[in-house]
Amino acid sequence: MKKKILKKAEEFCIKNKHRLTEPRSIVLKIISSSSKPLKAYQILEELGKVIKNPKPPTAYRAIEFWHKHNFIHRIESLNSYSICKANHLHEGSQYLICFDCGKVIESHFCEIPKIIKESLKKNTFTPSAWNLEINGICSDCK
Amino acid sequence: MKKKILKKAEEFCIKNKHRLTEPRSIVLKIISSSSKPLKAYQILEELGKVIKNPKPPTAYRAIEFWHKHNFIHRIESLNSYSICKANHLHEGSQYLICFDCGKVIESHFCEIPKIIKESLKKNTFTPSAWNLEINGICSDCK
DNA sequence: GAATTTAATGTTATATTATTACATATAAAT
DNA sequence: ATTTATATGTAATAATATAACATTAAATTC
Repeated sequence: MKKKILKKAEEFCIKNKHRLTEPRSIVLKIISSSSKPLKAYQILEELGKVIKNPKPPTAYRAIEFWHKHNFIHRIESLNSYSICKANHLHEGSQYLICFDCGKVIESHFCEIPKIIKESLKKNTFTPSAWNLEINGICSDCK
Repeated sequence: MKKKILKKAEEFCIKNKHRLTEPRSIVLKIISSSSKPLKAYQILEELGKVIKNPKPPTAYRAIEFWHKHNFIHRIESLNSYSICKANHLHEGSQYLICFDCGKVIESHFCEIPKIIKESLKKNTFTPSAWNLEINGICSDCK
C-alpha cells in the first residue's frame, strides 16, 4: 500500500514537473504509514526523526502540497491529515469519527450524493472539493 | 428572524433548565445578527462592545453551549460559527463555500443522503451529527 | 430563609495550530 | 554561464483554543 502511494507520487511529480523533495517524500511516507490521522505537529515530530530539527513551515508546506494534489485529506474537525485510501485521487472525502474511541473510518464514495447535487444546482454553485465528517459511535463501542 | 431565534432560545432554556445568562444571550444575538459566519475572536470582540473586557473562555463557553444544542453550526474549514437557518434545530449542517468571494451558503436538507446511510450501515456506524462542507465557486463569481 | 449543592462565569496563564517574512539553495530554462 | 522559477531554512509571531482555579449566582434542601 505504502509503496504504491510513493510510486504514484513519484509518477505524479514527474508528469506534472513538481519536485519530489526530501520533506515532501518523508511527509507522505509518514502519513501513509499511519493507521490513524496525524496532526501537523505529530508529523513534524516524526519528520524530526529523519531530518535535523525541522520547523513548522517545513511540515505545513509538504502537507499543503499533498493535500492540494489530493494525495491526503484533511479531517477538519480533528485538524488532522490522512492518506487518501481510494486508489484514484479524488476531490471528496468522508470520514466517520467515533466520539467514544476516537477511531476514524474513511468511507469512500466517488460521487456527490444526488440530493446534494440538486442543492448545488438550486444554488447554482459549482463544486470543486467536498468534505463530509460524520460523528457518531462505531460498532466496537456500541 | 433574530427575534424568533432568541425567543426559541429562551423557551429552550426554560424547558431544559439551562440558564440564559448574559454571555449566552449576547453571543447568540451576535451570531444570529451576522450575515456571515464569525470566528471566535470576532465574536469575542463584539462581545467586548457590550460587556467589559471579556476573555476567550467567556466567548468559547457560550459558543460551545449553543453549538451543543444545535442553535449554531461550526464551519470547520473556516473555524467559524453560524446560526442554524433551519427553523427546527438539527444535527447536520452543510455549507457551500465560495473560494473566490468567500461567501458561505447554508444549504439545508434534513436527511443524511441515502448513499451515505448505506455506507454507515456497511460500517455499522451510528451517526449523531454530521457536517458537510463543499468548496467551489458561487453563481456571482462564475 | 439559611445552608448546601449545582451551574455558570471571571481570570490568569498557557497550549495548540498555523502563517508571515525574508534569506538561501536547488533545479530548469534561456 | 546567467537568469528565472521552485522549493526549503529559519526566526518570529499570529490565530485558535483550553486548563486550572477562584468566585458568583441560582436552585434545592432542610
